[in-house]
Amino acid sequence: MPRPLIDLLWRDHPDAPAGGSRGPRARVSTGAVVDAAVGLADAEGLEAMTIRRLGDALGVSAMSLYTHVNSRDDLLVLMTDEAHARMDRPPYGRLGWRSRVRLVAEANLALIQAHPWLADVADERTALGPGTIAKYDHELEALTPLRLDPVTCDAALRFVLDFARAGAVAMRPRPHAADLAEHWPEWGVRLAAYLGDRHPLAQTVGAAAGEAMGGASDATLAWDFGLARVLDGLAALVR
Amino acid sequence: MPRPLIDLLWRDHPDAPAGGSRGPRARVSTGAVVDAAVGLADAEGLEAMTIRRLGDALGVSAMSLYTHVNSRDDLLVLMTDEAHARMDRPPYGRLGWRSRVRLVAEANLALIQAHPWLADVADERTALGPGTIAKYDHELEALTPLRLDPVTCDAALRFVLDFARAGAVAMRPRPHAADLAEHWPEWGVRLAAYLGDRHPLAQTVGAAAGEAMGGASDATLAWDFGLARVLDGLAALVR
DNA sequence: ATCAACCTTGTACGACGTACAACGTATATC
DNA sequence: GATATACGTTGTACGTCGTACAAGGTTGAT
Repeated sequence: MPRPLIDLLWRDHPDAPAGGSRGPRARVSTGAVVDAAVGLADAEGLEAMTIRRLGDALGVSAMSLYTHVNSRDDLLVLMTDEAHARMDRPPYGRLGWRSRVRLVAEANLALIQAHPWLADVADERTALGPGTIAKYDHELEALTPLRLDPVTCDAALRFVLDFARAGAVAMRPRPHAADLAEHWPEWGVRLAAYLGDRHPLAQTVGAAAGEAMGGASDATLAWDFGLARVLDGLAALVR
Repeated sequence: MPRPLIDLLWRDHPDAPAGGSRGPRARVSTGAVVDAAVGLADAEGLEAMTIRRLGDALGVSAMSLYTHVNSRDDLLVLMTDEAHARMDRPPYGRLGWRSRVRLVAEANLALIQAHPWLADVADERTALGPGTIAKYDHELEALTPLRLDPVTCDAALRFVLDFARAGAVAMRPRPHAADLAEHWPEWGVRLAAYLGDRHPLAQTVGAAAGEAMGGASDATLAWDFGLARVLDGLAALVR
């Protein structure tokens, strides 16, 4: 009964199992379900992407979706692959590895900013669909000038992608931040009272970083700083 | 009615509001609730840490917990601060910045391995309790030999902590990994058929990385690789 | 015409966080 | 000592979730 996830991922491939021809035709396709799910999660977050709301959006009952998708968890994998498949993959041309790595990092930042729920999906790497593999291939190609062995190359890519993910998470507005800002006039003075003159280093740096946080330029600055460190760190491999 | 979160975080501080003396004494303390929550989340994951199960574990009704904690979300913040407070903070002595940064990274790896749910908590930085601030202060101290301005120092620390978090996430067993391994005999051949000879780079590197993944030494190797890159990246600041 | 395969649907179950009101218990005040 | 007040505890209930299950409708194969 449940179609294997691997076949759902590759549903557009010519060799994918077509399924019998009996019975009424499906009113919605698996692809339409995935697209609607991505749209809903983009607009309102992953927790708003519920089976019932998805059914409403598609004009179909909630349970009907289980014909096209085995479970919500599987749907998350399909969504992930779909998001990866939509990414632009411009050729690298004659760019050096620094520019290439920068492109990869920025593309992943843009990816997670366009689909913030990707940061909440458990494992983006086990979505072995066409989009994810094409992305993987394209990103590995960026690292070829570094001439690394396969395992190291994979580790280097993970290093860059983990940085990009963390940067994207730091940039997205956090739910508690609003609460904190709201209560800050009251909480700030209490915190100062609790702290007294202890942890002067944390107080100094925290105050400076906190001010920068207000301007929201803080995350961008941290991104630039981190990306420079990533590139310098990788540069040590080719020296 | 709801005690401010900031006061709950600093509940052990002498200046913390004590609350009236009327009425029966509480059968459990806020600290006990937090400890039990941490234990439950450590043992069975964050999604197993439900209000009802927590009440059972403490021999108290579910709703009774709302006397000590304003909401489950607040409890997550208290748990985060508690985990931070429990961390060891050995003095750095005469260690150079490389050894210090290594210590910070490894301490955070151990932290998240001891409390995997920390990786799922939204914002670990806005838990402005005694544990979190002490941790922040101690980690900033590791970076003092680099002689960075406050904002850069904060960015550097975030860079290290984000790396450590990603490394810990890579090491923890992922839920889907078991399913994937289970179906791999069937899925592997289908995937090979779908791929054909396309994406040779991804296939080569993926196969090598996949084999390493089976041995579980993969994540450790990626950790060593990444930590070396982090240190080399930071070294470029002091040249 | 019959059958089998397939899609769709409504209902239902057990979980979740938590609002609400009732009840019991301890101290403060007189 | 009597009373008022504040506080802890509890059971019930609401709306949400994912999804198991069974019934019914629709289509092509035989």
